[in-house]
Amino acid sequence: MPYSSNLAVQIFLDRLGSRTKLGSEEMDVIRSLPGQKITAGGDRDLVRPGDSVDHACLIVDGVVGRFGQMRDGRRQITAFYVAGHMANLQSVVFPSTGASLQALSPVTIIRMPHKALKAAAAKYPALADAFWRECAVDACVLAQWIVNLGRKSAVARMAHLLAELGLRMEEAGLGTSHRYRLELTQVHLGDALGLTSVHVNRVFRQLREAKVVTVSKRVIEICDWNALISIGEFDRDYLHIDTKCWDLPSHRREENHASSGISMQM
Amino acid sequence: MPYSSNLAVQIFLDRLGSRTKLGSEEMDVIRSLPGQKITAGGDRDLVRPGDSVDHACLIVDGVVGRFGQMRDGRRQITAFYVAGHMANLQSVVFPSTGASLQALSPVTIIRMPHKALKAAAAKYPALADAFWRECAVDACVLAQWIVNLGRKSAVARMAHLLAELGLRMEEAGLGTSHRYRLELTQVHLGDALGLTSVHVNRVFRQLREAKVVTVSKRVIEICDWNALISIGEFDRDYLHIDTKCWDLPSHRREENHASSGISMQM
DNA sequence: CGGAATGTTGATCGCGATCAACCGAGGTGG
DNA sequence: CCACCTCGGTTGATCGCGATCAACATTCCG
Repeated sequence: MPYSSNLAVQIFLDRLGSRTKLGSEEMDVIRSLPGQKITAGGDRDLVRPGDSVDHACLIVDGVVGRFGQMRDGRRQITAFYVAGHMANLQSVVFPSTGASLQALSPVTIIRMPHKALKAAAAKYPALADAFWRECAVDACVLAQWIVNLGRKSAVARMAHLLAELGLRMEEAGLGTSHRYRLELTQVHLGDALGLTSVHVNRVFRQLREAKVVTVSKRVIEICDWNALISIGEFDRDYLHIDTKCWDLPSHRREENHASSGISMQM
Repeated sequence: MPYSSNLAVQIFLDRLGSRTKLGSEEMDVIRSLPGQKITAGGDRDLVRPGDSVDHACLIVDGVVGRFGQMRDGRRQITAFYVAGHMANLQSVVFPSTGASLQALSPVTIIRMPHKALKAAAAKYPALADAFWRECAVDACVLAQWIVNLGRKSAVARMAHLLAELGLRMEEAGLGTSHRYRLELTQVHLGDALGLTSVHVNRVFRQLREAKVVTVSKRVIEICDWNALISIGEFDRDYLHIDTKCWDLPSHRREENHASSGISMQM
């Protein structure tokens, strides 16, 4: 497999390994997973709503969005995926997941057969754990998105998104959290933030005038990170970057519960 | 374990078994999982933000909410759990998940140690599959919630929620999808819908005047189900009730992709 | 060079927030 | 038993954020 693909696999492996203790044998299994490399132009469907798939998509380059769609054609992006992310790992256990995927910029992806991923998970329990855990992190991000959409103003949502994307781009080796190139239009951002593209534009203006963020030619530059995370009420914990899931001390809280009006019986 | 607990475990088992092929041995393992029964009053924290837990919560009775919280104290409910749901199954692989859980009505739950669930998953791959799949369904619901919050009007959101809760209550054996008792206040509903309780009230009025739904003393009665799902753009597929995940024909779509501008290479 | 996609700005509108008052049911204590 | 209080629900008046409509600028690309 060519260099860029190896890199994407390595980032994916790093993500898995940062949370789950993997042996060198297990890492080799991931590295030698079979896959078919595919390129697609922007705004091209990768998985259509209702499709049943037999492969998961590892992003090598570009941005992929997970969509929900309304009758009238309006869309809501529910997740962004960049290099090193497995966009629909959950499809391994759920081929008919309603989610649809679309390339938001020209993308390169590797389609990895469920069969191979399942076999890997079956043979190595640590990998099964890692995959499950990866899906759990995805769910955490979705839950945070719900909080943003339900309770935050337009600027706060934007600030939160820019901070999140910064950390993810950095993780993917595509810049730093303070400065990265984002191959998305304002329409795309609006679809993610639940806003119109017009308002996205006005929010950018606000952030620019507050000297928090500057944007030019798709390059996001965050001038005042502290202001950004304050505006967006951003707390990076939910991304679980480098949250180790082994050798954790188990925090028992029975005493607390007992003292807070919860009664127990066997 | 007393009858009500057995019932909840059975509903949980049905949920697992409806999607994953389980042998009788595996079912017995689930049925004999250890657990500590707990009751708690309404508006009582079960898992506080930042807590690290060593058990998952199976709901026996009442309604539990998963929360996100803002600095100023405003909250967003990201998920509802009723009888037969494992509220934080993902905590088995992710003890420090940022999610917090709260009893929204007086509840009874069973706390099942991660240790036992992990052991079951390790010994029976079908159970590992089933657990992972359960989390994937949860994520589907979260994604749908994002679409609702991002793109739908207040009435549409409410209609969608009432339809979803109807199906879930029916699944839990707590009424029918058209008529069920919902132990939530309008404040709770507002926290879930991203609305104020005042507006929740007005939305109920709208739905009542349109002769779609009537509410009295916490009992929801849906007079016109078709109108409800039309208003809410509700499509039950995303709940994956009875979506079998075995013996599925694999739908290959290479031809489609090739004809839609996606190029492949090995 | 010409046309389409994307970004920018202004004017106006409407949904849902906010503030405020009041009602009714339960629960509690005198 | 009733006075009082609290919590949840109901309704009205007003406000403001972000949608919508419209026009134009700019960039990208064939």
